[in-house]
Amino acid sequence: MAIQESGEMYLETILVLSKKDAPVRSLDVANEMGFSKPSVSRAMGILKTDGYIEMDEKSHITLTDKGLKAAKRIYERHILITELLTSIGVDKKTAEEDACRVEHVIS
Amino acid sequence: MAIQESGEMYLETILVLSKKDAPVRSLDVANEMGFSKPSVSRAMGILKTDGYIEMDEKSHITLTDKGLKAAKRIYERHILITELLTSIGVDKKTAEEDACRVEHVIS
DNA sequence: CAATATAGTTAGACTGAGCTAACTTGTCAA
DNA sequence: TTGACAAGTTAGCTCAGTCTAACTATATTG
Repeated sequence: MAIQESGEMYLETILVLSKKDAPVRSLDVANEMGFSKPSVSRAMGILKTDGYIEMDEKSHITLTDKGLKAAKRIYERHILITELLTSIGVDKKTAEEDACRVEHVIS
Repeated sequence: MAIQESGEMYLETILVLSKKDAPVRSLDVANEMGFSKPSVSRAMGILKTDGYIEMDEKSHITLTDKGLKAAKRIYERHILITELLTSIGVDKKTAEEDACRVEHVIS
């Protein structure tokens, strides 16, 4: 199953959270994204099945090579798009928000 | 009900088709967008209920003021994004395709 | 006039992605 | 040790937007 837009979003969030050095849990992802625990739980199940993440016995989430690669790809687009938008005069906050959505649909 | 992304796409397609002077029918929209007849039929029902389009006794589709306004807004974005993308070196075909998707998620 | 082709609609199914409610499990503190 | 809280999961719901199959209605044409 190819990765969906929502899957990319989860991976990117995990990447961002994992930079903050504390272990990443489902609940952290839920808080960050504003989704319910079950939604994240289900999404993690899919990402795990598809080999994008792993979870240890404490339910701490880590990206696999595959997952990291996908997450970085999206994250770099995010940066790129934000820069592009601010460069044409879009304010920082809006650029940030738009980038979140645009990053998934660009070739 | 606020207009959805798919609704915007239908309106834009109707606008484009209506420039070709023949009356616009559901089937034309279906062909243009690559969707099935029932999908378009359902979508037209929603757009009609929400006051974006009208259909005469021959099922010919016309945009209302409200629909025209929405369609133009999206269409202008489309042009803008295509130009922006080509200006940074994206090839015409890709820019066209990306614009279709980006136009709906930009503020 | 009847048969066929074209256009549209209705009914019903499926998928992705969210939700709430309720259950399980594990940890810690009184 | 037991009770309570925190985290995660399971079950089942909803909604948007697609699909196919089958029906209806209209128009053409032999």
